[in-house]
Parts: sequence; C-alpha cells; structure tokens
Amino acid sequence: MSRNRFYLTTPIYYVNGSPHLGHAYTSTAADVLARFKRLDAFDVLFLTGTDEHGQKVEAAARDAETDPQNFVDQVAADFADMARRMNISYDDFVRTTQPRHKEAAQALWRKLDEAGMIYLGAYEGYYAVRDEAFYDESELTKRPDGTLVATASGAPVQKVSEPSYFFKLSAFQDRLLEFYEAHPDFIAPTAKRNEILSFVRGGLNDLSISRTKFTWGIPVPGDEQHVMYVWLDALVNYLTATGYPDAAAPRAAYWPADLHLVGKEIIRFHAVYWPAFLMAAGLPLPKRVFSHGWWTVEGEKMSKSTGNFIDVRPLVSTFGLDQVRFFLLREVPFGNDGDFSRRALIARVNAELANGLGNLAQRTLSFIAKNAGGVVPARGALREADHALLDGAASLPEKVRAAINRLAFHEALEEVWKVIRAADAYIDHQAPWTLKKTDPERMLTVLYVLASVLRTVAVLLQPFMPDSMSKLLDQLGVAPEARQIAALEAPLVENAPLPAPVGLFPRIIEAA
RNA sequence: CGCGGGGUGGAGCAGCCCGGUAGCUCGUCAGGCUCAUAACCUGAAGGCCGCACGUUCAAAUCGUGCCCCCGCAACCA
Repeated sequence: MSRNRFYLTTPIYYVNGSPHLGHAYTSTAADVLARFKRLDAFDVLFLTGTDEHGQKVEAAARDAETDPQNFVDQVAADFADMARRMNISYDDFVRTTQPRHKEAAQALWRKLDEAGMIYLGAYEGYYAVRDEAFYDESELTKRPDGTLVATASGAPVQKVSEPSYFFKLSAFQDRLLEFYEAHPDFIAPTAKRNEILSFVRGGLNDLSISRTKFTWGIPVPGDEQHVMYVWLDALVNYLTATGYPDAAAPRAAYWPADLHLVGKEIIRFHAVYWPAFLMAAGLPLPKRVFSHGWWTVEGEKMSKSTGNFIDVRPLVSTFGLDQVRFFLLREVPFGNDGDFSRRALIARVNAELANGLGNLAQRTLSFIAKNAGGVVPARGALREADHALLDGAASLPEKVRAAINRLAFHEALEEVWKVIRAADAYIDHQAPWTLKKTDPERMLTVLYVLASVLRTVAVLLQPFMPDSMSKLLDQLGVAPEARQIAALEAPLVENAPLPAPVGLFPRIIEAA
C-alpha cells in the first residue's frame, strides 16, 4: 500500500533577476506545508525550480556580457543557494533548460497540436527598435505630434506583425467556468477566485504561444523558426518533474498536483491558461491554486526603480534562520499583503520566540535539570488544571492540521501560542518552586505536564522551525523516530535522561 | 463608471466568507512571583469596529449609498 501522496509546487522563479524576499517567502510557505505533510505521514513530492527562457533572460545575459546558458547557470545556482540557506526541503529542482523539460514541453505542444488546439496566425504588437523590445498598448504614450512612444523609455514604436502560433483559449471559456463552479476550492483565496471568474466571464482571446523575434527558448516542434511562449514552456515544469510524457515514470502517479502555490501576480496563468492547456491535452487538472500576497519593505513597495529588493540571506545571518522563517509566516495572514520591517521582526522574535516559547522551554527544562534529576519526571495523579492544559495541547494537532490545510499558517501559529501562553500561566499558578518544599511529588507531576506540552508544541512547530525544534526535542529526550504527529498519541516517555538545557532563541538587543 | 485591497482602543494588525461576550503583539498604569532569556503571571485604563440608511430578536460581521487611503493595469513571489 502506498501512502497518501501529496504533490506541491512553488512557481519556477524567473532568472532575469536575483532571488529576493518574495521568492524566499513563497518557498518557505511551501516548505512548511511540505514538512507538515511529511510529518503527517504523507508521501510528499515538493517541487521548485527556475524559469530560464525568454527575451528578458536573453537581454539580461547580454547586459551581463555573457551567453544565456552561462547566465542562467549562475542565477539558477543563486536560487538554489537561497533555497539551501532557507532550509527548503524540496525534492526536485527543475530548470527549464534541462533536456527532460524540453522533452516534456515539446511533448505537450504536440499533444495540443494533435488535439487541433493550435493554429498559425500573426501576433500584432508594438516594437521599439531602439529598445529591442515589444510593448503592450497599455505601455505606450501618444505624443502631441501623433507618434507613439514607449512610456518607460520614450522610444518610438511601430506596429508590427509577427507570425505566431495560437492556442484556442477562446474555446475553453465555458469549460473553465464549469470547472470553477464544480471545484469551488480550486482558486484561493476567495478574492482571487472572484477576480479570475470575472476575467474569464469577460471573454477569452486566443493566446499567442510562440515567438520568432528571439531564439532563447524551446523550439516549436516541426517549426524551428519559432520558440515556445515562455509561459507555456514554464507551466509544463509541473509535469516535467513527474516524468511526463512517460506514463510509466516512477513519479507519474503524483500528477495531478495537489497545490500550486503562487504569488498573486501570476494567478491568471495558473488558474486560467494552465487548466486550459491541461484540458486540451486531456490531462487531469491540479486540485488547487493558492495565491499569496506581497511584501512591502519598511512600508515601501519592492521595485526596480527604488532598488529596495531585499535578499533574505543577510537577514538570516543577522537574526537567525528559524526566526526569519517564523516571522514570514506569523506576521501576515497568508494570502494578504504585508510589510517587512526590522522593527516588526525584532518585536515578533522577542515577544513570541524569546519571551514566549524560548523562555517557557528554558524555565521548564532548567527547573527539571535542577530539581528532577535531569530526567523526564514521573507523573502522579492529574488534577483539573493539568487536564485543562493537557487537553489544550491534545487538541492542537487537529487544529494545526486544519489551519495548515487551509494555508492559514498564521492561524496555526496562533493556536500553538495560545497553548504556550496557557503553559506560562500554568507554571505561575502551580508554582513548582513552592511545591519543591511542600509537595515534591506534585512538583514532578507539574513538570511532567509541562514537558509533555512542550513536546506537542515542538513536534507541531517542526515544519516552521526545523532546526530549533529539533534541538528542543533533543532537550526533551524525544527520540528522532518519535517526532511524527502520530507519535503524539503516545505519552512522553518518563525517566528519559535529558541533556543540559540550552537557550533556543536569544533576545535581540538592538544597538541604540 | 478600469480592476483590486484597505479604513477596528496610542502604534501595528486578526476577526468579517459561516451574524450573537471585539482578539493578538507593542505601549501605559497598578499588583504578584522569583523557576526562567530584566523574562513570566494577575488585574486595570483605553474602541460608539470610516459615515449614513436598511435587513434582523441581534451587525465589526449581511445589503445599498457615500467619504478617505493604497496598490495594479499580461510575463516582478
């Protein structure tokens, strides 16, 4: 019997720029979900990668005075480095320049062609010779003398017509709307779903899916004058990783994907074009596309003009990896936009990690080390207060699971922190430092309850903060093989020897 | 009539989809504890949940209108 499979993806990141906070955010969220599913006994395939074709990459390579392949090799390596530094547990990293991907993309093209969904037409657009670039009508300004120029560069443009293959997207309007109707959870959050619905209801034009003005792309099968449109090329990556078109490939059974996690700007490609391509090819559709929000930095939009793209790697060096991962998922309800600021990061880390979880672990574990012989204490009869706290912890796995399945990471964390706060109150009310003198046996029970609650918290937080929670579980004497969610059903093993406690999350003291 | 997001105690935000004691972090005030990372616990002050009307036994939560702020406008997560 194979376990339940779960296939999730990040977008493949476009390599015309360096990885920044936004990429790290998407990957971290996907990673938390992947790790949670693994802990919850799913057979997970977690895919990320890079999107390496297209005119922009060609141009970026030229600016960097190198050839495209060399350029994308460097940038892809940088993205892989960021993933490693963020502790992203991906199972595969697909690059659209890999032979396996070219094969998959061309196979899908042929499939669409065989289905009669592709025809040769002409792409109408505005081209600026000076910029060597195409512009959309919305990017143009009309000068008083009547000439059309690109708003950004001021370069004059001319309308050109270029031969192009088209995908019959217009034929899919009804089928897409029926699909959205039948699968209300396909697009999330709801606001995005509504946006997509109104876009599709507004009518779909056929989609230009090839270009002849540049060569850095996957050749169109049967007509090598054309390269494939980058989005068609890119979307296929999700199939590439399953071994497409080989139906007998070891990973073929992972398709359809359970979740495509995307940033809000590319929801349309994933919620409209991609399902249409798959329908046309007769392939099953992914189960869900979730669009998350964007970060501003210190209140300002990240943009090329202000140059305020921030790389997470220096933040990780300064504040710690798990601190940054925690902040990204705790600070903002997933799906909403949010603001990244040093102040907010420091406030979160100090309040919830240092003063909250870290301090709770420290006060509990050092008390055990000093007063319970450095082993998991043996418990006696439980009282009402003990049951109240233990029940709260016992109900956590289901609450966290439900929240994470909805991608409500901030809610999952909030639920865990309710228990942490309750545990802090419990210590004060039970006052083990008093029991030490009056009722040592009762003291041991209280300590056991605390250790037990900490174990639950640590197990459930592993996906968010893998390194720190691994350390905490070590300190609680929990064996590595007993750290699955299912293992929480068994009580914490008494009398297990514990190592000397070590602080988990130091307070961040800002230099004045 | 371009599209979308938002206006909740001093600050920053949840809650709104599935109406019914308004929650969290920081800050302020007063106690407590002393196990712990000057952390933790208890209590208090402070909000007519942008404005108006409507639906309802009941609205921050649903509907309508209005005011204000902010993003986006096909390849930037």
